[in-house]
Amino acid sequence: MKTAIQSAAFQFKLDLKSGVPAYRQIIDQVQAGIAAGRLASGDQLPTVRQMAVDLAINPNTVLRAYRELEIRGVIETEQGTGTFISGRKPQQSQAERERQLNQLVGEFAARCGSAGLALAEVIDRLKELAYETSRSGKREGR
Amino acid sequence: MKTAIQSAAFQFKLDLKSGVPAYRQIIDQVQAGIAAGRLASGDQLPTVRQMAVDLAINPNTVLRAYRELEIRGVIETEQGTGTFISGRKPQQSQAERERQLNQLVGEFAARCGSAGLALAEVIDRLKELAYETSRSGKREGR
Amino acid sequence: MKTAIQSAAFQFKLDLKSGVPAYRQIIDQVQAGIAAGRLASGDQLPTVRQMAVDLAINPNTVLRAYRELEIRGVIETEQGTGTFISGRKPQQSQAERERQLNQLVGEFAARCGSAGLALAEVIDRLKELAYETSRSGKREGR
Amino acid sequence: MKTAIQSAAFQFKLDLKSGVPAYRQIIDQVQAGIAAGRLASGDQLPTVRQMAVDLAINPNTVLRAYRELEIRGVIETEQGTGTFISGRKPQQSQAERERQLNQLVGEFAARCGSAGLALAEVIDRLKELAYETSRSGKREGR
DNA sequence: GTGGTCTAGACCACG
DNA sequence: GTGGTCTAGACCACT
Repeated sequence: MKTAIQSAAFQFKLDLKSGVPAYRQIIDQVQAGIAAGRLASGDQLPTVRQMAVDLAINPNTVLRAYRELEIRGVIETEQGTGTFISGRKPQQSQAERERQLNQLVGEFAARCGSAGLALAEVIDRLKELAYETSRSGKREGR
Repeated sequence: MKTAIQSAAFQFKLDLKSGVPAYRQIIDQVQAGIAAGRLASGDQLPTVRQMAVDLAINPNTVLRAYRELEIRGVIETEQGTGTFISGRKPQQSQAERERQLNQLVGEFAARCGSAGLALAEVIDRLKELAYETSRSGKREGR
Repeated sequence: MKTAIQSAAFQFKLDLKSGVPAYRQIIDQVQAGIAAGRLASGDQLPTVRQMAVDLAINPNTVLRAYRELEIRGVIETEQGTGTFISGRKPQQSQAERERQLNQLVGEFAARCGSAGLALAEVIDRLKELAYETSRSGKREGR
Repeated sequence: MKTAIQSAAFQFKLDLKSGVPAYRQIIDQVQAGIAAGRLASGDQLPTVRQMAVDLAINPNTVLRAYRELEIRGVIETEQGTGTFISGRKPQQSQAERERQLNQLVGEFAARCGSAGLALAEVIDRLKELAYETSRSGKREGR
């Protein structure tokens, strides 16, 4: 038996004026949700049609985002059932992880700097992203 | 006192995989540079051809960015001389700034997610960085 | 200066009655071409529009195949220029390679058997695939 | 001499990622089994429910395959008893066989390509396999 | 009802 | 001219 949509707490939003393709914004938000812990292995994503309605875009655009996430192994799709966060955890060496973290953070800080954004405000925004809805209910294992 | 070519210190960078059009990234960086005080009235921008070489893109793309900036009154072009930051304070709109912040943060969070990094640890690392930077007390040239 | 289409020797074909999606047949044929050595790093693929005309399908279908190949790192796409076989060579350990070869071949043989196909005829077909056009001109390095 | 349930030895397998619809794969395997002599007139096929469980698919999908086979006269269904290979020799058409060969070989070549294996070495390995098999001189039960 | 494939066609970004 | 994004809508495969 399936329970109601657990990911109801997760809200997708589009900024159509940003120049960033809609499908890419969806991909980013799913991956950001995973990083923030708001989406975890087994969680169901909104159906293609539902998200299309929510975001007022064409279902094909949602489909495309989901397909790309599936190719990358981020989500899994079950015909006629729905779309779920995949169980895969890459699990790399601690050293490698550390290296990657520094690489990402360093590059990001540089970019913020060149955009005239203070790290302080950027960190605040990230915190919001991370903790905003982190206390929402989750589906276990699957 | 400012010299004519001081903006040589200003480095443009593109992320071609971000989904943000190249011309848009150039516009953003010019405006951010002005907002941050790294570009001021009268500073010369790289020539179209130079920037095209630097960024490994087509000169037409640079041209388009410059044209749009000129329309907005941010820069001024002098035939046979070069392109310069205009006298007007363009005052990058708050909305524009907000857009850019969300864009940067969202994309960054997505990368963290796909790298299997939790936002929590990333934020910690950023805080360290911010603290270190603030203790050194000034911005280094770049 | 670009020379004529080097991959002219490579012929794509679709079997629309097979039940296998067109986009997947394209993907398969590109990958098979690489395995057969008929497509090598740097070779240009037909343009999206050209292949669409050749195969009498919609350009979007070709686009989709190319996009998926790009996500997988098999090809690289240059805006306004064309689509090329990527330079990446996975390069794994010899032991791993051997294991994988046996795995693939074993599974394939089993499937042929259960389809009532003799290995002899299957091998013949594979040889045709492999040597058919292997003496066609190639573009160097890129 | 044939017993009623001898087809228990016949194993069906699905490749859900191949893009070939599940029902089609079942049809193909039944017809191939007949062509190969592993399924003969009067042999009983697994019940719809049993096959659905074995292949982890929906019973409706099996049903659809059986229905189509029955329409073609390949099998016969007896209410309350089971499903059996019909008396008629369906004679899988040459075209049909050709299609399946191309399908299998093409897909296999694609996998080899994406695994970075050259067809040449794969063919060698297959030849070895074929030789070994032919020396043992008979097909082992399976 | 859920996801998957495909088409036809508009408009954008880039060379 | 090249590839890229998106829409609207038809039809298929599967639960």
